[in-house]
Amino acid sequence: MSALAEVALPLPLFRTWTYAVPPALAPRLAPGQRVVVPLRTGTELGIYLGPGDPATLVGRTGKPVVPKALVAVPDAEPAVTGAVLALCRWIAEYYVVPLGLVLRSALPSALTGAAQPQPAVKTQRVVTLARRVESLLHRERVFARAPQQRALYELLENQGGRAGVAHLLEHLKFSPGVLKGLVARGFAEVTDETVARDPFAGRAGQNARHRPSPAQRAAIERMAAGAPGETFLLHGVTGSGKTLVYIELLERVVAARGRSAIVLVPEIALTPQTVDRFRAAFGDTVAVLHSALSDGERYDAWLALRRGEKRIAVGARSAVFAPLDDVGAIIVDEEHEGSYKQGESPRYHAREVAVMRARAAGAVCVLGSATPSLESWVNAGAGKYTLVSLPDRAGGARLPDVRVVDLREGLAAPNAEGGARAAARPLAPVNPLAGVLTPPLERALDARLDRGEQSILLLNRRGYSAFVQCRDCGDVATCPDCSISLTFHRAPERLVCHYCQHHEPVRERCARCRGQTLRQRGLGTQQVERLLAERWPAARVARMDVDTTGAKWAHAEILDRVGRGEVDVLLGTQMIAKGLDFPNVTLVGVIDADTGINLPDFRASERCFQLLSQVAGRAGRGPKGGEVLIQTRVPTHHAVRYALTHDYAAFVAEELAGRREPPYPPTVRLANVVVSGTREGPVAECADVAAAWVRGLARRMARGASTATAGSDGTGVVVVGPAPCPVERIKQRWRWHFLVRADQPAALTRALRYFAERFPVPKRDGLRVAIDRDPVALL
DNA sequence: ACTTAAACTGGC
DNA sequence: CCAGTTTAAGTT
Repeated sequence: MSALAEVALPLPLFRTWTYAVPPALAPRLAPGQRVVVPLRTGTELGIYLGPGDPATLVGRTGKPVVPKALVAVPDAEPAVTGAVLALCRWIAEYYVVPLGLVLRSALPSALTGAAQPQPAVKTQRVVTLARRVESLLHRERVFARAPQQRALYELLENQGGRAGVAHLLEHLKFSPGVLKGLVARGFAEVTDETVARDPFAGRAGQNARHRPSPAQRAAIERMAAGAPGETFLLHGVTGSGKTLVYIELLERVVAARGRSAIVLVPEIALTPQTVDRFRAAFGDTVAVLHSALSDGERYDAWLALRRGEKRIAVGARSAVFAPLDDVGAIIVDEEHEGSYKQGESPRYHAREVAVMRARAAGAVCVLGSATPSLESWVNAGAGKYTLVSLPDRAGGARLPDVRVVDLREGLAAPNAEGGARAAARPLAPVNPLAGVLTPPLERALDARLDRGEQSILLLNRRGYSAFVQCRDCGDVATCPDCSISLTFHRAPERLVCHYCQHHEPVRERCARCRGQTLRQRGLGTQQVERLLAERWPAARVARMDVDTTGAKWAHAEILDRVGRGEVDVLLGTQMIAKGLDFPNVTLVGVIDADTGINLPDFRASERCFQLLSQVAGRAGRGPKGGEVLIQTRVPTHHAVRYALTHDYAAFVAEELAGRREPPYPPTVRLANVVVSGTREGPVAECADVAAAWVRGLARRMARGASTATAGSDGTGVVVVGPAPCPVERIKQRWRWHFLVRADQPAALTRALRYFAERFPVPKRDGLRVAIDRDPVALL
């Protein structure tokens, strides 16, 4: 009888496989090693977990299964080290994902056999602007007869003067003739460029290292003296110098003691400034892991970390799997950011994984934010994390003055909607430009342009669902059972809750104040940009949102232009709210805070407060000070009110109270179960059956718990829904969802695991069920 | 996920 | 009645 091996395979199945170990391979096997195994007719790459259990070698009908033999052990060393393997096991268990899939995502694709062959040098045809037409008037003349050329010209300008030809033609649908015309007239040039695979390679690190302030020093000392596995919540207001604290801490914990470290940043393309500072401080020992690396480069970086040649990994969420020994510190910058949660399976939250890894490694973990997530705040309050605060801005700078512009006032202003027409129809669609540039914001912008200072204008996420808001009191219709905004539906015309499917007729008069109600939806950055251009033809406006570019690195370029003072007004969506540090920005304007507040999501207020606080933090970082204007119809909403006073604690207190009844995280644990498929009927039906199945399971668990253990483990599992997802259809698939909540995390784990392993998903109409535990957004 | 075998559909 | 298509079962 030869030895057996337990192997995890990258299949969507909650089980492992048992293979026979040929004697020749036995001495080379260690847990975490890659193994080549026979599967069906071919072979598959798996991860060796440990000795196999002969009891698993039984078929469904009870007849014995003869194990096949391992084919090869390709590496001398395990690809997955013990620490990462343990981490993957925890993720598989907690997030209810097959271990093999977790392991696959923890390794560079070069090691999973999924690597795409790539040419050594990639070239791309690129258009660059050759001649600028600065003033709008001049532009009108030059492009009078060529609107498409003008559109292309302006797009190029927005992209920092350059863009890929392929992207322009294929995605943005410009005709080749337009491009040719622009080139012929000398405004643009087309060149062949080698594609920069590593946008960070050429960036110079800024070496200006400041001296820590007393508050910073105290924070550093406290965390450097942290117990092994201690997690700190570093709550520092915007501009308080958290990055310097991270760097000094790594200096102590890592560089001085020869240990290694992981630094997680939300989205590396949007935080080039932060990454630059780590590179400047630690130079060659830093490996920057980012999405623009080729498979080969990513593997090189991985190897350098695995061999110990680099000791600090900086990157987005997957950097939490960095193959480092002796990790002494893990830093999660902007820990409240939703992008730490992976959207696809395995749906892990990198912040939580970081805490687990640090704990297991005996490392210090630092979660940093000006606006911590409610989860982390509550954990700090419960003593699980240690709270460390930086209450003041570094260098004596003051937080900016924040003022509200009440959109309910000044309805007669030029840009407000036409009152008479709107009054005639009870549910008038809002003029898309209404209230974009109120007189106070217009005056403030005007003053900045006069003085040569810079401004940032934030346009909240484009509303993808309409809601109904009172024009007078700002009240929005919400679901009585779920306390989230109801979504406006046409045909039949009614208001629907996207958690529980509660629905009611559209109110023409506000339930609270009898005022007139209006349908609301977000507006796009292009419209606002046009408005700005009309009002200030000479102003240099840069637009930044997901639509502006196919290449995400164009963002860094736009930001560089802002830094060089080549932009007067930066207009964009939430991505402009993150860690930017531009001293000459003295005005931040939020065009409409309400769209964010009223998304049908229980975290809408929290995200809105975070966004307002973060974007406000972009103002007044230099000696000139700064001012923030927030336009809203609900100035008394806690997300707005406490952003005005920079009062995080007060916001959290009120928001937490609201999460108790009906209960939402962090009061309870939550999972979102999404059923999707190609036809709507079967999707809805499957969601119904699945939700009922989990309800039945919850009942059985409650009974079992009360009789057997008398503990509370099985109690409190509640199912809400199903209902259509707020975004009903994505990529031609219909989507329904239901929520599962529980008081105890273990009860939720049990229920979800049982469901994932046993619920029979009908295999028709492309039906799929996805479980998202600790969802960051229910969209 | 992917492969294979069994169970249906529809044109004639 | 058979080919093409959908659904169910199984991977060690």
